[in-house]
Amino acid sequence: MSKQTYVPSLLDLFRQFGYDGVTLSKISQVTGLGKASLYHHFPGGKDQMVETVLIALEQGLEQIISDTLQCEGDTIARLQMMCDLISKAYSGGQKPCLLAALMLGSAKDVFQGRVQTLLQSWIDAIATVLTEAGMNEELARQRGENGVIAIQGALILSQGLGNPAPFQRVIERLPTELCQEL
Amino acid sequence: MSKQTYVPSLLDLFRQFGYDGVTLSKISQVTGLGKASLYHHFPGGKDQMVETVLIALEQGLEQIISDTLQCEGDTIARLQMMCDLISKAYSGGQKPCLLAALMLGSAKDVFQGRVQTLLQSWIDAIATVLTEAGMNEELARQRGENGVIAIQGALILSQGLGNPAPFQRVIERLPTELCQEL
DNA sequence: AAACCTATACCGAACGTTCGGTATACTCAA
DNA sequence: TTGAGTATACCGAACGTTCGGTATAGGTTT
Repeated sequence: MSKQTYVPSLLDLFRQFGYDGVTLSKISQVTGLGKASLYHHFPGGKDQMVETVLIALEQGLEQIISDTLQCEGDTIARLQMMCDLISKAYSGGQKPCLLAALMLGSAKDVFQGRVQTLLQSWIDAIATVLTEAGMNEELARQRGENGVIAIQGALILSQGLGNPAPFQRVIERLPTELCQEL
Repeated sequence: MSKQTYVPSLLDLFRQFGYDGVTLSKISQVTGLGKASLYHHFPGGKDQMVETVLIALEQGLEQIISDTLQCEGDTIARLQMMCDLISKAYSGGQKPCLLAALMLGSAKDVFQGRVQTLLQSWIDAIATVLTEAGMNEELARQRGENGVIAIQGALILSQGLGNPAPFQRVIERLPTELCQEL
């Protein structure tokens, strides 16, 4: 089997347990591969596994951004497109964010750069949609941040309360909220 | 020294590394106590240390809520009071949230209940301020959620970008934003 | 076709290290 | 002199990682 086969399992593990919380034993259980076999596919060990997941996530986000920017429709519709895809990526708020998970623990310094880049391109994508709709650039940049903040915060709250409702509410309202005064 | 002496160090550790990322060696280094001494103060081990920190955090939040509700002034001023205290608790966005950290990893199931209660009382406090100002109860409840969401999301983003600016911007705007249409 | 070779995928067992936790003995103030 | 607090040494278990080796498949040589 290809290395990519195990990415979904690895993503689920790391986003739910964080870097330090994921053990090779858990990975072995989830993937059905022995520890030694894991090192056949990922000679770099745990770090390379996270790296692989992170690359896949990068591509996933690029796809979402591409779909959003190429979406034909008014600004609200384009942002709804993004929110729908994002919501699906987080299973409607039931699964935590890998980026947030990687900012905790021993992994922080190792992956901070990559996380930073990912967050920034996400912000920029939202801002681009808004500037294309005629919004002031500085305001659009802040709205981009607001969008990511709302989603990340809603994920935290939904996790903490054990209830996906706050996330879903935020996702629904986000497009119109971002477009206010436009 | 009293058990409480080590709470700030422990809080800093757990909020930055999460439950799984904190080892007894790190705790020993940070507190300057040997393992035996740690188990003298916390016979329950790591779990009891988190428990102690969580209790202190509970009291801290209660104090913030109490100060906010007893604050004399208009609604904006009361919410500003809360935001100032919250901002100080997070070192202006430079330190992560313990609650978010505890929702990851092996600790999730153990502390989920306590985290849920803490988040809910925080939400309720904001909602109370708004209802006392005459806001519809259901709207106030949602605004309470929005407040916590904004703060948590801003913390995540500031951590991810390695820049406290987003958090500070959110904290500044939050009081007026929560009061909109009131 | 038969024999051989290489590459890929996988595994059981073990490595050295570190984990959370404990038992024992010492220190020192009351 | 008693007892709270600490240091040292230690424990079994689990950690991430590596080693030696097997099974299978495809290509090459005879």
